[in-house]
Amino acid sequence: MIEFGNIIHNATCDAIKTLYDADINNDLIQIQETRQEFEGDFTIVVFPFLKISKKNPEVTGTEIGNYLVQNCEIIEKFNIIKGFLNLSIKKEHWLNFLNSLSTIESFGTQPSKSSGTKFMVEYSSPNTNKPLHLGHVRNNLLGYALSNLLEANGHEVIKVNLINDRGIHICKSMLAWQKWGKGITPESSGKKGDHLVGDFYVKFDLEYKKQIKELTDSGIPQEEAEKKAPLIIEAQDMLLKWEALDEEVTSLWKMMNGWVYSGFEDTYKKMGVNFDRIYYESQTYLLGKAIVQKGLEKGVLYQRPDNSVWIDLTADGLDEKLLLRSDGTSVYMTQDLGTAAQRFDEYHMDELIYVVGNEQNYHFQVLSLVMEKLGYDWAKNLKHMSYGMVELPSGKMKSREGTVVDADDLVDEMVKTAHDMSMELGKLDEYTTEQTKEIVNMIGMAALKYFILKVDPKKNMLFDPKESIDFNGNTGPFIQYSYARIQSIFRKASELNLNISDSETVPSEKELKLLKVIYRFPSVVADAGKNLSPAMIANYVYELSKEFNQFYHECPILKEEDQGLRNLRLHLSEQTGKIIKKSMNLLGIDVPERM
RNA sequence: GGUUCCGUAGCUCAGUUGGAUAGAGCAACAGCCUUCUAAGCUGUGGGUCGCGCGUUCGAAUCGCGCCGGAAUCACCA
Repeated sequence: MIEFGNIIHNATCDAIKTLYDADINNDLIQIQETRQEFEGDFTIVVFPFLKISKKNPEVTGTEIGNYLVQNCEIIEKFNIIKGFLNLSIKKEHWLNFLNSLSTIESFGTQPSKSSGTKFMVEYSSPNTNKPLHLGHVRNNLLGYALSNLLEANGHEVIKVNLINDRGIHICKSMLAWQKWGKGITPESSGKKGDHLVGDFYVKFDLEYKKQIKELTDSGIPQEEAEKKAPLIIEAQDMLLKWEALDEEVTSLWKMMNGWVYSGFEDTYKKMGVNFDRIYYESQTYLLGKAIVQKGLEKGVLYQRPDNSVWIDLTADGLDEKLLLRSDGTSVYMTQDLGTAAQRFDEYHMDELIYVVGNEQNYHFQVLSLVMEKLGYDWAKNLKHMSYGMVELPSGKMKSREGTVVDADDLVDEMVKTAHDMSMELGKLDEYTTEQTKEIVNMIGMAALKYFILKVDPKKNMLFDPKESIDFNGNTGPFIQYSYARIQSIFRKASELNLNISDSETVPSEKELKLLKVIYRFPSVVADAGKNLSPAMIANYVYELSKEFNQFYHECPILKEEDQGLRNLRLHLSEQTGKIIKKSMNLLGIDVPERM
């Protein structure tokens, strides 16, 4: 791998040593790509050297520039504007770079598990009482893309899902089914299991609200009515039976959860995400109590007169936090303490990343602080990848108000729109229904995935269904289109019996512009991995695609008569295609060979 | 009230160890299909980077203080 940046960096060190007899701090040497409007390829900022050279920026720049031209093999010439030393790399070295790409099997990414670092990424983590919605979509896409990104940086990654399969919420669905839906199954109703169970959850809520209203109408205060409604009492009763392993409740629970799982499985498959291991809360919710016990013995935690257990975090600017209820049962935090400890014991990973919405920022802040106070040395390796809410033009999504966007509906609608759009443009005329289906599916999913992944995770984002379906501009389909065009060129080239070989023709400015974007790929992957930001990849691949489209319009490829130039352009297109595909795959997005 | 996060063009968003004249897309307007895929390309207009002060040769980026918005601070998960 040719790295101009490193070469220039080292040469600059030598220059300063020779010219000013000074050893320079590494981070004082700033090398960046030269901006479009100036001549040159890389730019050294000379301001930081002025204290050493004791000369003005122009003189200092000139001295360093002269040194580099004489002593650094790859540099052809330089110019100085203000305090910026712009260096031009000899064209033949750019050519070498391009030629080297075909022999590097994994340009931009690190070989699998080469870093020796192991990550566990927990994402998705749904409840089993209702289908997945738009918020889960952002979670799933981020979690999956993040895992790919870590792998591309050479880390080992274990993807896990913690399914919240127990609790009062699922009892509500179960109860509603018992009362108003006995006998109805996904098969009999033709409904996806998770949707069916979700319907009963909604039904419960509806009837529950009716009961509350009846009670408040008869003069009972709202708060009391919410607790005394017969339905909620029955649901709580059912939860107790579940915890007592009541046979009837357990088998109902197993059946209905089974429906939900097959529904989820379906949605995950459509979204193209997967897991290496699935945890069920019903099997982990008792974990953590032993840890709390130990914490009590150590004096890190304390017990109140009513027997509830707490930790005082006020010294760290947080509050007091409950870890065990007065009746001895555990809370969410307790479980998370237990599961984290269990996972580190079992997998010995270096980091555990939770992909969870930003409404739980406080929870994870507390989690790692508690772990630290309890003396676990891996506490600092618990990371929370926090993402913002997805808002709709009409406001926030609220399941109660029916303003949620269902994940399955959304996927179907994106694919349908892709289909309509493609037909209208006459893009699919020559394909079989099977091929059409496959292509249209890829396009619809790309539109959805890219729309969500291009936004910085930590920001709240606005999801406008209309705009998300737009396939022009900065969208997934546009990037796919660029790729499909490249493939089209190759099909034509092979019909013409044109083989791509190493290039010998010196690239002009137009080819160089594209080549420079390609050059950046490895550093983008590394930065994105460091910052846990799939969005950095998304924005890069858009830039590359856009650059290619301009190139495509400005530079004839197959029609170019000069054989060397034609080969160079083909070669460039080939590498561009590879990187687009690789980038999109990191995001979990497929690219079609034609569209 | 405490803590955390956000504020960049009419709208949606990039801009990451502080660097040159802050960039895209959408929307608007004007062009380009006998030419490798027009889901494309070119051009025009559009900005007090929330506000102020500070650090610096240099600030959208760092610090402090305001203003505006979001989340959270449960014996819920």
